Amino acid sequence: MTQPPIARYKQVAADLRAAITRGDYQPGQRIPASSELAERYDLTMPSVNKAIRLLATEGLVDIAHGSGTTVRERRPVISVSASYVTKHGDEARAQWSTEVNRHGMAGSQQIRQVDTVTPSAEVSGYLALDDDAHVVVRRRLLYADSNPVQLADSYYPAAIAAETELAESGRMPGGTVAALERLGYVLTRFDERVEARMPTHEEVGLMRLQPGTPVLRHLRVTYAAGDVPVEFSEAVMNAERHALAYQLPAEV
Amino acid sequence: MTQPPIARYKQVAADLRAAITRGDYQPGQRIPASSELAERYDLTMPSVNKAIRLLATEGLVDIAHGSGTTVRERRPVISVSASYVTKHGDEARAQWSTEVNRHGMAGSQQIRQVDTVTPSAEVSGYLALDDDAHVVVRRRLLYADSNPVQLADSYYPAAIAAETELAESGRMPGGTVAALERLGYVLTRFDERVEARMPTHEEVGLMRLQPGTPVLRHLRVTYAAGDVPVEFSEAVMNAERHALAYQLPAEV
DNA sequence: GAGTGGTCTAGACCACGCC
DNA sequence: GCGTGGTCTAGACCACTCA
Repeated sequence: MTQPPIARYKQVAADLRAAITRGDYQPGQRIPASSELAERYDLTMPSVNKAIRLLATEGLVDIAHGSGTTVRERRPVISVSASYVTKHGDEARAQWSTEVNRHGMAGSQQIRQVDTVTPSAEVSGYLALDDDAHVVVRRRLLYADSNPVQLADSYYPAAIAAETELAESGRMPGGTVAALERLGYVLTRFDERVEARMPTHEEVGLMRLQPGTPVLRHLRVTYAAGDVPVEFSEAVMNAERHALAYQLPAEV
Repeated sequence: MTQPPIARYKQVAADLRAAITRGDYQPGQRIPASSELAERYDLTMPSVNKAIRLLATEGLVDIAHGSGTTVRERRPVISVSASYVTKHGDEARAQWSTEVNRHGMAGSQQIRQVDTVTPSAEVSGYLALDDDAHVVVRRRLLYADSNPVQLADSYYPAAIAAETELAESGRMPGGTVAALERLGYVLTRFDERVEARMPTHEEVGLMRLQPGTPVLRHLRVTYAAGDVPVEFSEAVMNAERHALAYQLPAEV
């Protein structure tokens, strides 16, 4: 109730945050209208708005223009597992539809781009390419039940993928891992890296991300016999809909 | 330049975002003062402020009250690797100071709590405990060069850890993994899970997180011979300062 | 159409950081 | 002290949603 030390809209935000955390407002339930909150706290609407927007950027509420503001619901999480470590059958490989089916949803994908391009420095570095080398890029948008939830881009050295099915804009039976094996590459190891960040403006649009939703960024370099990098892939996922799972043996 | 269709402050945000992405304003560099932007775009300061706050929640800029607003710099990233998979010597285990040193920083930790408590349902579930079982919890705050960057909480079934060094509030020589082995447990596998989300208000305070900074959440269940869960750990990390690395053999 | 959130102004005053 | 961002009001008008 201090006046200047702490902004009043922050007090309102704190009150609402506590109420939500306490469970006074359940997920999916509406919080009071801004006009009502304005009256209750003796503030003007723009100030109350500020409080509510703050909670939205914290991922606590969803603001829907003409309808009200609701406590954000935890949507089903797709647990993507590094299954290629333990199993090896074709159907055990990390296939999008398989992963999504396991969670009772329908997986689908839209191939956004298949092209031969000059790689960025990052891609070039991960694939250990010469400066003048080109890559085949495959960009996909993955859906769970008609919701776009993941951007998956894969890169292959042109020396490996040009003129192969990897450079064609069709689906890959068995996934790209199978395609690489059909080309005679024996995969030996995967180097993975997981990061998180706020989405770019473009990613917000493509995956229809709400404010206050971060993305998981999953990078992977696939090596074939002789320690040759044959694929670099980057997946950017709606972090509210994804988790990554690893089963690691303690071993040796 | 359309008036009502797109909010003017969003236009300003878009302009600045493009300028930053283009590199017109370099990381660490100041963007024009709100007063100047207000004049340039013929808007009032509160509106310009809204644009700048939007960029802050996107993680693009840092707002410093009395000084200006600067383009956010990428801080050094601590790459935490699941090294226990491939190596096994004591010094190869995932030790905080070792990880941080590798990136040219000094690692330290503050032990926040060591206690025997009734576990949450989540912890109880991961450790496969009975309803009335207790756990020893160890809560730490990890620092990189005096910056608090990670919260690391570990839980052990009281049946395993009570009356042992794990229940004492001192440091563990060789880490808790070594402590478990000293207790006679042979570790067999790790189940890990990686998620990302916006930080709670408490986490913002403890790790001094800027607006627009998500956290990585890393969960791990450690199993000993007989598939007995002996440790559950939860690490919440400043996502701007961390990446998780995995080296996975293709195998079998 | 009633109700909800969104945007904006004009002007005021406050608070922080740095020189 | 100057310049920077922060907060707030009073009032206005707009835009979206749902009945």
